[in-house]
Amino acid sequence: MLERPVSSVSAELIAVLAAVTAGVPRVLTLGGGAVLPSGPLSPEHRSLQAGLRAWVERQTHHPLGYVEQLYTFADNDRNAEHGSFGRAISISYLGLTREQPNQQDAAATWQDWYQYFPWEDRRTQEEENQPVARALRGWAQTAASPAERKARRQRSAIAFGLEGRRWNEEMVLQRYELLYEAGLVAEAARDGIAGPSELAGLRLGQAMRQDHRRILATGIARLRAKITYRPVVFELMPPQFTLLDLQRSVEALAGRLLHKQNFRRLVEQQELVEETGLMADATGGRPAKLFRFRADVLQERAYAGTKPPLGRS
Amino acid sequence: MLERPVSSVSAELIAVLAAVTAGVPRVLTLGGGAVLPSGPLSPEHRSLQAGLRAWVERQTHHPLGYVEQLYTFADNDRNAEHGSFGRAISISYLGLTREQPNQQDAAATWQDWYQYFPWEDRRTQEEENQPVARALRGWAQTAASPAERKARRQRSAIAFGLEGRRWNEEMVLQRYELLYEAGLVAEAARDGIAGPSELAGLRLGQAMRQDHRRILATGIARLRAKITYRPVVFELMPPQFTLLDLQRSVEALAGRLLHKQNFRRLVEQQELVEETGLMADATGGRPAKLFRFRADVLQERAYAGTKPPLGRS
DNA sequence: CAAAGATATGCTCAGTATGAGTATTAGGAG
DNA sequence: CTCCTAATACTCATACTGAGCATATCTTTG
Repeated sequence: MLERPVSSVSAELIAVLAAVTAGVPRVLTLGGGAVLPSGPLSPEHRSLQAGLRAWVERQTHHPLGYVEQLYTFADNDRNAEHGSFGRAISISYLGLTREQPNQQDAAATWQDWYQYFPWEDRRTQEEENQPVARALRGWAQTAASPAERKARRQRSAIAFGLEGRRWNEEMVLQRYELLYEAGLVAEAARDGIAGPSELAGLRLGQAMRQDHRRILATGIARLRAKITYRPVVFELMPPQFTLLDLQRSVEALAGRLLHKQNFRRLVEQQELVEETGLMADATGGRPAKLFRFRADVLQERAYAGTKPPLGRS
Repeated sequence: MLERPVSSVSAELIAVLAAVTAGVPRVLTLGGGAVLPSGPLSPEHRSLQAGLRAWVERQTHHPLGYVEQLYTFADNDRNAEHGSFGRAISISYLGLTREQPNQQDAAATWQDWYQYFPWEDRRTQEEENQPVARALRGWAQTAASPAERKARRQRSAIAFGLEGRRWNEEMVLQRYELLYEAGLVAEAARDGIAGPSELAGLRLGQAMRQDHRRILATGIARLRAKITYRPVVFELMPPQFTLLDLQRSVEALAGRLLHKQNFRRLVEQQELVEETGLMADATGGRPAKLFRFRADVLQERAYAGTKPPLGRS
């Protein structure tokens, strides 16, 4: 148990750093939007998180606030860029911040994350995405056996809310994986996975290098799940905001619109925010009160970890 | 970005393998209960999961069913057993199974997991755990500043549901971390963290080597969270069972008792199970119907990943 | 200045989930 | 036949959710 051979691997830290600016959810990238900030774990890093912070701050000059671990990948067929010295492990993190005005580093750019996942933004049209649905049907048709055809149709329907099912906004990763498997995203072609020939030209969303788009999908999925049961939005908000600002940010993350009155009821009954006494300079209608997050609640909830932030009082 | 020095580390795979037998939640261990199954990731493993399966099956001869990744740790001060060759990374997984009758390997033993976390089992007494509460108060008293005293009291209260707060069964990791910090578990003493001197003899629960107990706490916390929003219990159940069997298993995991009538209402309205037509051989009262899980629902929910398993229909 | 347009904010209502309790049924043990 | 135990069936109050109506307070426009 204790004495055993140790084979060495290389470990890489990858950050999905998210912000919401003017109702647009954005992710910090390098290489013109092709890769996420990342770098190898090295001995001088005191911890995984410390290493991540060092890399992000070095590569992007952007400070890191709230951070949580996402997932650890070993490279697989999709991503065989390692040499013969061994295997590469990627430890990914999700970070939440606000965009800083003083972006000194032009190499680091914020990108609307829906440019990578256009099918994930249903704020403008709620209905089912026709091109994607059609492409998935085409993929299902090309299956070898009837059983496999049925399985593909069912998976498509569950993931994309087709055939009368509800759209589940947290299934970001499943949807991306399905499109990859169906050969409908550029990474699939790159990795030698062909889609249905009649759809060979289809390249849904903007591609990223290696499997960074998959990691981004994992981050979005985690964030969407988390905002429903933990007050994490506040990491993304300025010190003061109107309730509509807050709602727009949540909607941007969730990719769908919310009922305004119910949203404010929810926020207020949870006692997450308090009035600042100031009003927003009106942008069109009745001026809105400015709110801030209540420090004490945040502190407790930050520590409480998982449980009852929404839900019973 | 692409050309960079790679420092190598060693990567270890660790399994928290859980089962519930006769209302007792158990974890598969080696070394007489002192360590979790684990082994280094090696080049022949096709993936992290494949490596984990290989190690567990080699060390324990127990097949692995459902598996999900838990967390990745880099070793820190707590656990400085690595040599000078570099850093060690531990990638932990949670697995769910049923205990196999044919245990060929005596080195692998199933342990009641509450022997490591006695304070987590509140099925017999709901009230607050007096010795622990007293010890934590003692720890809070020894803080240097009044502010720190208050912070310690508050954290204790939140984590352990003291001072009229609700017990949150998902905060397993926070509770363990708090006891560690307070010097109330053996690992703390081993790592040179002293608790309040008047409680120097207190060693809550059975210790494990390295930080395996912390990993176990992470696994229990994840499982407790998961059963509330995903039907994962079925991985732990035999093919047929009564509703009370099912309830006892959930209670075992959650560490608290549930209202029987409401539990069956919940299970039935979710349409998770169906009658087999058979009856259990009564053990005391009216005989109970035997149920099985519905295959179709399980298949869909398995794929659905996170979302609406309990909750609205 | 009055009306129109745009939000903010307040309130109602039905459907449903949840926690807790009462009542009835069907076996075994004595 | 009666008691004991557990299974199963209902009831009820409360809380949360989704949806919509109504009113208030600004700005813009004629």
